Amino acid sequence: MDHFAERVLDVVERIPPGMVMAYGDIAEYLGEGGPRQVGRVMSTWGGGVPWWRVVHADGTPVPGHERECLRRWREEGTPMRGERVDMRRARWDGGVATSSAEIQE
DNA sequence: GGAATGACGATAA
DNA sequence: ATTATCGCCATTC
Repeated sequence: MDHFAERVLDVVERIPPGMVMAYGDIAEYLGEGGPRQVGRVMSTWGGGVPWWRVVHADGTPVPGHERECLRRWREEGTPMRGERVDMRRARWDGGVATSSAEIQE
């Protein structure tokens, strides 16, 4: 565990139900590391956080847990597009832009 | 130090 | 929509 890992896990825990963040989004939000680093953290220590809310930039689910993801998303009412998350609507920005502007839907 | 690797991402074909 | 490539960046060999 390092500082970066703690920050990543902290952000993932804050993703509200029904929303998701891409690996790259988290890296960009933190301002350090990159998608691969976020992925590394999730694969190693992601067991204690809502990992199913972290997906690929195109909305495809976590490798090896597709079934689990689909189940969770359907349970939380995450907007979906076929077998993938509808990033256009489910993408969470970290609780900044949407909290005041609530962009388009 | 250099090469390979990986829960990534964007682009081209 | 799917596959192939290239860029990225910390970790591991």
